[in-house]
Amino acid sequence: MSEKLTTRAEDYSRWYNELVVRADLAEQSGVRGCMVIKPYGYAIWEKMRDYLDARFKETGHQNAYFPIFIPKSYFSKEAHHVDGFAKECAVVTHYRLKNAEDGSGIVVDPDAKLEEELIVRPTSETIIWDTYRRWIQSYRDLPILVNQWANVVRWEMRTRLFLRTAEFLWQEGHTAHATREEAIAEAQKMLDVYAEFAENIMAVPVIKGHKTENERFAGAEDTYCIEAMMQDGKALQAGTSHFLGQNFAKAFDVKYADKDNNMSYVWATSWGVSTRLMGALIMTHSDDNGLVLPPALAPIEVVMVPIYKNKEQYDILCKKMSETAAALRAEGISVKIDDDDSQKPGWKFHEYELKGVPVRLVLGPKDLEKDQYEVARRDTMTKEFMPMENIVESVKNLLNDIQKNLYNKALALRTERTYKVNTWEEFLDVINVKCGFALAPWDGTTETEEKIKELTKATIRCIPLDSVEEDGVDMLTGKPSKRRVVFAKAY
RNA sequence: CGGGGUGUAGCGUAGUCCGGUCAUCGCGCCUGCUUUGGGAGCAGGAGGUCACAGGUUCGAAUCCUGUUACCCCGACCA
Repeated sequence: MSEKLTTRAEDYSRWYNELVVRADLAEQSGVRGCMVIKPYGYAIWEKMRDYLDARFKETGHQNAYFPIFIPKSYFSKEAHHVDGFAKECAVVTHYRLKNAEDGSGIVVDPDAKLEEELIVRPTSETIIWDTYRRWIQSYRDLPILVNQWANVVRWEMRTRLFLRTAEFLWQEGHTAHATREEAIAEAQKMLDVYAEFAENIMAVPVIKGHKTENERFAGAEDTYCIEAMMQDGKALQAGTSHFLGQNFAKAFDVKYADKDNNMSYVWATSWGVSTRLMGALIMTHSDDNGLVLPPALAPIEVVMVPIYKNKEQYDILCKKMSETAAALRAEGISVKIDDDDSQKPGWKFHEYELKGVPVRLVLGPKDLEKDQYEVARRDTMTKEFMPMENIVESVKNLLNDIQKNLYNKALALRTERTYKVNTWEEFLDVINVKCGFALAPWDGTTETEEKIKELTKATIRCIPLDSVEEDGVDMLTGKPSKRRVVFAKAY
């Protein structure tokens, strides 16, 4: 435990992996590509989930739950959808095991083959739209605004804790609407919910935009996304919201009768964020000393550590800290008093820094004499003394300040590493040398996009919603460009 | 899924080429005492199917085959 983390400068991806494990967030399981999310990591995910769930409900959605298994036939009804997901599906083919005849153990019973294979959901559009067909007859049944919290499975070639695992946790919203306009408005609204969550709660600045046709969700007419920049300058797609048009309604024959008794296909959206947000959180704020958590998501916002020479002091300090802790908790702040006698203060300081606890209050005999706490903040690694008298106000202000500071720091990094480029040379410099986002003109064709990806591994992260029309020329083809788009290497 | 690397106690490791008292060391863990303002010290102690499964051999951590997991590089992706 006394070993230091690999630093970001030494090896960014190794730093990430070590940090996830050492901070007790998650670890590798015995199952290929699947992780165990440990209690401390899960506590952060729960906080994310609780915030988002509340926002979904405020925006009129209800939770429901659909099966983990999808009959193969459902899955193939929407052509683009099956193309997009076929290569990464886990499939259930049998329903029984038996003892091997040669005594070598348990084997799949060949007699127990399913009539129709079941896909372990990689996403639930098909099973949900098959259900919606039965739920929707009239315009009075619309809109349907449903979300589910679930696990999904995508058989990825190469996995990384939180960023890309074969099984992951997420939420998927699936809504049905009478009109195109309403569905588009819904997709945009949920994108806003995601963006506000990312920025205000995670303290992660994001760019809202459209995906290009090429990067669009399989089966969508338009995909909106939020893109964040990690500390190494690479992009991470943090959430997506899809306008699905009538594709799934047509595939599953979901129609409604309007007021004049005309039958029309229903309009759809779907939107989701996953445990990948944990990866975004870690890679945005953490440093070489360990995790750095924004107070809004920290399972422990304040840790209190006593420093003492004997039992008598220990008792006095613990009593004092309990009073302060109670006052802080009354303000809704989560506090842990680490009164464990088996570890020394120095050990505890390192431990809570590794775990990203935003604020540490230290109380020793000297502080008690002066009626003060030593207050350390994780984001800047600085310490100061604060009078005990108004410690609750001071800590509240400090937590707010840390939350803002983390956002501002991340925004400053993104601003610093985002470059407007016009020529191919400038572009290569940004992508390969400076490692950042390139705001570049693009001729709007998939061919050019693919060519650039092939040459540089950079992809179009999004066409920002706030991009302005600007005549330019594509840096690769010289063809006319209408607006700048965001290029970057991505996770 | 292709190429390369790795797997020895909870973690990190030595030993693998050249088979034979080699299972080494550090951290952690347990007990006791002393400690406690930035990862404590001393003393004693516990802990291993050498990734897994076969094979070669009088004998395998070491050689051979297969499998599995992780890491790096590609292709795929939230």
